[in-house]
Amino acid sequence: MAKPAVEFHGLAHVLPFPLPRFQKKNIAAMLLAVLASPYKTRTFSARARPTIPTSGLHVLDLIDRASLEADPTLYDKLLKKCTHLGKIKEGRAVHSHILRSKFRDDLVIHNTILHMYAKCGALDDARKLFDEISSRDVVTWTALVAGYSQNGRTEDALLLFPQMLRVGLQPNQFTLSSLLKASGAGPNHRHGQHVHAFSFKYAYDSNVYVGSALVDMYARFDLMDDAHLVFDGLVSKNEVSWNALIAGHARKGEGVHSLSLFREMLREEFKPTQFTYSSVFSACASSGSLEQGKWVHAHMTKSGCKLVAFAGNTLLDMYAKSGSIQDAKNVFDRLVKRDVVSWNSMLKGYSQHGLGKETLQCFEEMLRIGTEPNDVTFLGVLSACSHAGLLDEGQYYFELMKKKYMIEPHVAHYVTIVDLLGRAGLLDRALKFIRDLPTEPTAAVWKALLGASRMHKNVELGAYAAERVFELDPYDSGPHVLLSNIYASARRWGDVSKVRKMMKDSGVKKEPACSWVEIENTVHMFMSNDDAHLQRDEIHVKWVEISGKIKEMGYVPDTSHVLLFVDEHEREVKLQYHSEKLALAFALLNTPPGSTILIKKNIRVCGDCHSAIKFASKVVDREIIVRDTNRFHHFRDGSCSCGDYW
DNA sequence: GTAGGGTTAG
Repeated sequence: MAKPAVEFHGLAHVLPFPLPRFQKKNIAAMLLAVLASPYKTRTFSARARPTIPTSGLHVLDLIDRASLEADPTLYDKLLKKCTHLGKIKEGRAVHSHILRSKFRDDLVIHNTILHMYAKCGALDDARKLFDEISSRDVVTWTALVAGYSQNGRTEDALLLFPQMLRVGLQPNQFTLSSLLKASGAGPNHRHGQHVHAFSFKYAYDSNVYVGSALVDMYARFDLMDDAHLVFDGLVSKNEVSWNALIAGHARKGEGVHSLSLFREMLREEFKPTQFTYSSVFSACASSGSLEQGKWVHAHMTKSGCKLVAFAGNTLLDMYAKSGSIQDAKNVFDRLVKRDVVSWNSMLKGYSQHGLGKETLQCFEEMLRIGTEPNDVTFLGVLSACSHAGLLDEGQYYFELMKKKYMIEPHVAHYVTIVDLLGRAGLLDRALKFIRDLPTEPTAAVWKALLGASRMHKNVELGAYAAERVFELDPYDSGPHVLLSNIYASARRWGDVSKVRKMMKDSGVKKEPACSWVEIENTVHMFMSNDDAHLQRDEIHVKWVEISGKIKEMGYVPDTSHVLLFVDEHEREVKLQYHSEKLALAFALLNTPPGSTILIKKNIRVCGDCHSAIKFASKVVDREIIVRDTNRFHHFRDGSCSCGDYW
């Protein structure tokens, strides 16, 4: 049966076509249909033809011109649309329309407007509206708390809680989870515990949102026992609860723990999300569990999860950190959509592998495609120039960053420039650059100069830079060791002893050097002069064998890398048991011939080991990759990708 | 009408 239709005259004179016949009560439905289409430029078809281009605001305009009244459902839809699309200007227009309507005092509508402002990051508008609302309810307060919390205004969010309690309002599960998110970003866990107490009091601690936020909050303060306690007590868990816990362990670099939780999550038939994969990949990256990471990658592919930037960036980074720049590139190429972090991660990967040319090509491609670089982008680009000895390019990009992209450099950028000039041997220019800095140089800046002085054997400048570092950061063992290295290279043993005495007097301990290799899912760690390993005898025999072969090829132990004042023979013995050599011998014993060996180190590879491994790569005919604290060395056929420049 | 989990850099 055909519905009775009435001519709607109100719209007839404003529409550029003969008006279709609407049921009067269907006007709102028609307008909503308009709104349901993408916000602008789509056409609305009434009875198929003719069509008019329209938008949400156009609808309000039509309503005004037809002297109609919009209803709350329409306002609600419009505000949601603005919130979703982040259209703050349009949102303000809807707001002022509402103020002219008879719903100007409707609390629910006002809460929706407040939410719109808060979600779009227009926190001043949100606050202003909040202050104007006379009868605020818990939703009003919660919308503002959430706005502050989601936009990183932790203090403002937390400050609202006692005020809200003072006016006699009780927080609900929405308020509490927002407060917990803010607490997790706070200075300590006290706020979080306080909110936890309220959650318990009002019996919201078993709510899955509040519970997951509690797990996350405790995990962020490294209170993993509490996080597990809350997690285990959750009556109903979901993916988010699992992710909060897995991410907590991942942030601590506890790869094994993250992975076992991931497996448990699968056993309990929860579906991993992009969040889960992202955390697990980063956990694998920091613990060096490449094989495990590959397994998780395969799992993700098999489960039909698309490779988007969200988890893909972390996966890319995992491969780059694990030494496989090719796998990283494959992930990058297959990303469905790349964001600035994808590009930055790829740039950093190239840069750390010493692939200066590839870094710059990648950067140019990024600009060509129209991705706006940020400060992190330039850190990658500049450090690539520094590692590859691209002096002119580095200076060019530093200027480009400031002039064209208006990015204010921060200390990390200054450090790379000092590094760039210093490595290139322009120590005076590096010093002048530091003196001309607009801000006070930090310890890191002087450390870069110290490193360059070590590289170019400039004892005086090295000593000067070291003094500056000691003033700013007296307890870092690295600079002390670097300085004594400088003195040792110059065979100034008296000064070496002075540095050592200084370290002893001020209680600065040298970080014990260690190296590790992953073999068949197990990470094996070696300390220098390590004799605790089960295969120690075989390892030593292996190294003596290699050592003999490489000496025949011309390797001469460089004993200036030993800091002790002992005789030559003993110095050579000490060198033999540097952790990377032990790790290499172990890897050679336990991996198939021809396979690539990846060794990781907690400090920079020493000059002697670098030289020894170069020769060794030829003798054993293997690719050997060593990752130290800031870059990768790819040793193959007697040479290293860093070109002895690191 | 209001809510919780991820990544590069340092």
